[in-house]
Amino acid sequence: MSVQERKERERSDRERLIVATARELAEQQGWDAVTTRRLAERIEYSQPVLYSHFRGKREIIGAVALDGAAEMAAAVRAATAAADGPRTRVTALARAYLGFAERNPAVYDAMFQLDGGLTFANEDTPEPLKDAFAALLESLGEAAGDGVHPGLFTEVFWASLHGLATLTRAGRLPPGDAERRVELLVDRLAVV
Amino acid sequence: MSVQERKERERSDRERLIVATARELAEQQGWDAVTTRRLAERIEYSQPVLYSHFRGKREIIGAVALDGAAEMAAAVRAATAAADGPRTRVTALARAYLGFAERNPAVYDAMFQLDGGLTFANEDTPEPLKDAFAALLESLGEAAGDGVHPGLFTEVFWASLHGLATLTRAGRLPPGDAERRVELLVDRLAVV
DNA sequence: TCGTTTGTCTAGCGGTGCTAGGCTCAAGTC
DNA sequence: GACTTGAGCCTAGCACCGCTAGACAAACGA
Repeated sequence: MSVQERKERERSDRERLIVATARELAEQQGWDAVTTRRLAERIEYSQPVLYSHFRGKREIIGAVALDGAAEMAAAVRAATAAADGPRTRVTALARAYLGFAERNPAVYDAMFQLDGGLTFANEDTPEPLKDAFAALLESLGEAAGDGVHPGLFTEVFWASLHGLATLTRAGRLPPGDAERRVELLVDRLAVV
Repeated sequence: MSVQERKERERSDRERLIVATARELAEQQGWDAVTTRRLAERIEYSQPVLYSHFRGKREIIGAVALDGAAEMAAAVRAATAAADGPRTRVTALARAYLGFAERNPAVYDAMFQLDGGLTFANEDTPEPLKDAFAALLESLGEAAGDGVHPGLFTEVFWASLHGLATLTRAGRLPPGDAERRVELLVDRLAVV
């Protein structure tokens, strides 16, 4: 009995190691550098071991995305909890979101740019993703304004943040004015 | 002399064929299916011919992106020209932008999601890209509101549209409420 | 007519994600 | 304690990728 427990523990340890290593490698050298060979070498196992934990590379990306979603939810909640007043809260949320995307570009890609095989916006969406959206909704709902559905407002606000995050990081927007863009967005979108 | 002209003409015909075929293949089966082998087979030349026109696959994606930018600029201008009044114009622009992204997902990816080796937001940005941004600016500038720089406003509005386009298409947002999200965005962001 | 240049192709390199099949060794049985 | 079994892991290899060296044929200019 205890032997089996130990094995299961070791197995889940190794699974966490795979995900953490994939994330680390992606942040260091980009997702293109995360090949199954390199990943296997870093965890000091052979390639096929990866496939005993995950169906394929896509599922590994998905696992990194779920980790990231939980982390982002926590970051957003921490930032908004420290703010007093709805307006300050929305600004703090926007900065926290964009800050997370900037500090963890590979994780952000795993969540929203790459195909991690995850389903979104329906009932079998994984819990961490639903919770990340909930974290946004908690602070943005109060800024939706009269007659506007909080969920819909959160979607629009989120999409705007996502657009800023991706376009800025891809060099599509001049990097200097980032803060002014955030202020303009919050000014206009949020009713507070 | 005329022989050389004919050769140059044939060469640029073939280059257009490559770009058009890449685009077609990408729209039909996604960019993953656009391999140099398949592309070469479709244009009925061998692989190395591609490399006599383009430095590599990335440059082909870039060429598709430039085509797409010109097309999008035209679509946006056509939609806004048909609208009377600033408010109607902004709505028409938003619908035209999102419509283009929805109808040409592969081209949209080439422009904003994939690496086409293009530079953005500086002086050596290719003309079609600058012009596409200019097309947005033409109609959005008047909706910036007092004291807000039209370029900055256009960037924010564009980013929001981009976020809606990508998240919707990737299944990150429920597809049903697309129109309501557009209305909310225009309502809040545009000062008209 | 004879080099020379230009254009294209075949073949292949090092890499990718993924998997079939065999080996090793620990656990369970007599 | 010897034997069988099966889980766990690895080696080797598949088909494909982007890209390129070098051979070859056709068209050109002298």
